[in-house]
Amino acid sequence: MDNYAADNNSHEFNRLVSELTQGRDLVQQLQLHLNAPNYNSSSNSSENTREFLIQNIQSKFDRALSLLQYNTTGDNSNSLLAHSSSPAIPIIGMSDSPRSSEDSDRDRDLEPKDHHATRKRKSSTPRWTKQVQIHPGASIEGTLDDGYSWRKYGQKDILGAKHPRGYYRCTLRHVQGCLATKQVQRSDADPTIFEVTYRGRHTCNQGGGASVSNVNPAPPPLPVAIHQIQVPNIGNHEQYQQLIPTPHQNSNEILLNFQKNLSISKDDFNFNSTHHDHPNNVPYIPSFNNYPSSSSHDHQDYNFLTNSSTIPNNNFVENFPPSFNNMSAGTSQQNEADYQFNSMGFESNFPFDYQRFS
DNA sequence: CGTATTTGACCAAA
DNA sequence: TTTGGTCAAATACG
Repeated sequence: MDNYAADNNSHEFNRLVSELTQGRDLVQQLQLHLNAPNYNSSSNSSENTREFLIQNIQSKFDRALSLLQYNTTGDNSNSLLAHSSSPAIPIIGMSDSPRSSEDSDRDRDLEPKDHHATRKRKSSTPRWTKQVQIHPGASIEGTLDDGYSWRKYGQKDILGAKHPRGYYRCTLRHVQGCLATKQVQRSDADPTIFEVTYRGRHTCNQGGGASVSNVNPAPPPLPVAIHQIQVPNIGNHEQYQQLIPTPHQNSNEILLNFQKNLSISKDDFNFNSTHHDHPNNVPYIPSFNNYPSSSSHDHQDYNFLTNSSTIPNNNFVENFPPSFNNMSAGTSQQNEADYQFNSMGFESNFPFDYQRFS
């Protein structure tokens, strides 16, 4: 038995090393691309290449993390993950059971009182929070639009909070079994801040469109400024929070972590100089920016964002306005197209589902 | 008419 | 028992 376990562990270890090695190689490739003279020229081909590389890097690390988490049998307190030197990056790992947490909710209906099998631990689902600040008169739809389509399934008054908390799930949950959810709660102290807590990652194909042909290369215009602020830790040990103030720094940090760990020269990744070129628009990072990729809906989304630049302010003081989340994907027709995306070479579950605003 | 939201009820974790 | 999270019927919406 022990021999088998040892073999199994070494096999896992080899896989881990393999994933990390491939990730390192991909980083080097990315480095070459970033050093290329036409880096700033934003040609579509090189941009796509970079996206491709980054997504593959993400995938490699995701699998590596998955392996680590698997081996620690869910005990994060002792795992390598818990001691990871990059707490800023939300750790998104596949739990050993693909349908471990919320999924049992539906089973409960089928098995009314048989609760012996439901030993779910909600806290095992990766969670991370970001704060989104809106500007008065700005579109909340646009502000809280993170590129995924969500469907509201509940709202709850929270003890000690002035504002109710909204519960959202991925619109493709029942179509593709995507278990990603998010909670949106308005801050007590600052009503212009919404705290968005994401739970679970998207396994749907919504967000993978960066390398897909029909993706709209232009992000929807953002009339508002958004900050991602580090949230004071509420004390939930299982909760990961995004510390990254901007998307660009987000990707930068990841790459810089790469360079630290892989001893790649720092100058190779120094593209900070482009950061100040966006006085009005939030920088757009295609590789992490997972927009809904269904072509037939994109323009609808963007029109929605641009047309409804304002909403009545008192409309969202207590209740979020109807459809302040983007609901463009809505129908199930999107699904067929998404399955086509699935056949592209990419994993359907992207490693870091950094929720992007658009 | 189909889909999304609302909202009270239900359930499980704390 | 309390509270947060989810379900699902009713309702709203386009």
